Amino acid sequence: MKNPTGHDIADALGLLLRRSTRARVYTRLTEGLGEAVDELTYPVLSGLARTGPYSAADLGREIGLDRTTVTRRADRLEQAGLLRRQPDPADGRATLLALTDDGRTAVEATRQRLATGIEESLATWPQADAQAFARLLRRFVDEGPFAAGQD
Amino acid sequence: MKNPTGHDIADALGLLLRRSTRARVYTRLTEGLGEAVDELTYPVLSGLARTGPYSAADLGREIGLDRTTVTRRADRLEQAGLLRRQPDPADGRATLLALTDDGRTAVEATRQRLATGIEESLATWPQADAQAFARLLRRFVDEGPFAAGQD
DNA sequence: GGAAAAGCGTGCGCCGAGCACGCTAATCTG
DNA sequence: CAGATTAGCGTGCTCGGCGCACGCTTTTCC
Repeated sequence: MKNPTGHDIADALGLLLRRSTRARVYTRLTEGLGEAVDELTYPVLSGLARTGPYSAADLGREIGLDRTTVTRRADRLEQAGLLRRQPDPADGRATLLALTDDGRTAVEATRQRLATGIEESLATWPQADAQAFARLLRRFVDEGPFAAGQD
Repeated sequence: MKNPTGHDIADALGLLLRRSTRARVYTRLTEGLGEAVDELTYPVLSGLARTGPYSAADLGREIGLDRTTVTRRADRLEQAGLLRRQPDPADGRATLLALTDDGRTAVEATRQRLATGIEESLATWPQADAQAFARLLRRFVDEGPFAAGQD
C-alpha cells in the first residue's frame, strides 16, 4: 500500500472513539466520586470548570446539549452539593450555575486520575518518545479533522 | 510542574473522548450512507466486518451491547439491505448476522473517509513526524490505559 | 429419552433527550 | 415612559433506545 499511515492512525483513533472505550474511561475516572457524577453529569462539571459560573443556556451551547438537559443534570449535581445555583446579579432572569468547592475537587480529581494513568503507561517509554508523542498528539488534535469541540 | 506530559496528553485525549466529538465524527463519516447507518448501527456493521458472520449474542459480547439491542439494530440494517440473516448450518437455534455486499461497501467507505481525513491533515507534516506519530499512537493505544476494547 | 441449557425475537418498563408551554424579567420602540 | 417583544428559566409531555423477562425452539447433557 502506498500510504498506510492514515489507516494505521484511523485504526487507533477508531478504538479511542468507541462507545465502550468512552464508557470504560468515564467509569474508571469518576469512580468513588458519588453516584451523581457519571458519564452524563461530568461534562457539566467539566464545562463549568472551564467557563466559570455560567447560565444553563450558555453552558448548553458550550458543551453541545439542550438547555433543558443541562438543567436536569445540574439538578442532580446540585442535590449532591457539587454545584450551586445563584442569581445572576447582572440579569434578574438568569440563574448562574457555579461549582462548589466539592465540585471543583471532583473535577480536579478526575483530571488527575487521567493524567496519572497516562503517565504510568508512559513510564516505560524513552523520555524522548513520550515528549514527542505529547507534542504530536497535541498538534494533531488542534489542527486535525476533529478540531473545534464542545461537550 | 514536574511532569507536564501527562496533563498535556490528558487534555488532548479528553477532547477526543467527548461526546460531541464522537457525534461529529460519526455524522461526517456515515453521511450519505442511508439513514439506517448512524452512530447506533455502525458499530454493528463494523463489528461484523471484523468477525465475519456472527450470532447476535456473540456480537453483543464482542461490542459490549445487550443481545436484544444488537437484534434491533440489526433489524434496521437488514431492512436497509446492509445485513442479512442466515440460519447457522451448525446450530438450528442460531441465526447468523452477515454483511451483504452493500454492508461491506458501507464499512469500507466509512473507514476510507476517516483515513483520508487523517491523511489530509497530516499532509503538511514532515513525513518523519507523521510516521513517528502513527507509531507512537499505535503503541499508546495498544498498551495504554484504554487497551482492550469493544464496540 | 427426558431435563437442563442456549439461542432467538418481542412485550414491557425505565430513563434520558428535546419540544412546547407558562411565567418572569429585561430590552426595544413609538 | 408604557406597551410589546425578546430572552431566560423550570417543568409536563412524548418519543426513542435499552435491558429484563417471557415464551418458544433446538441442542446438549446425563
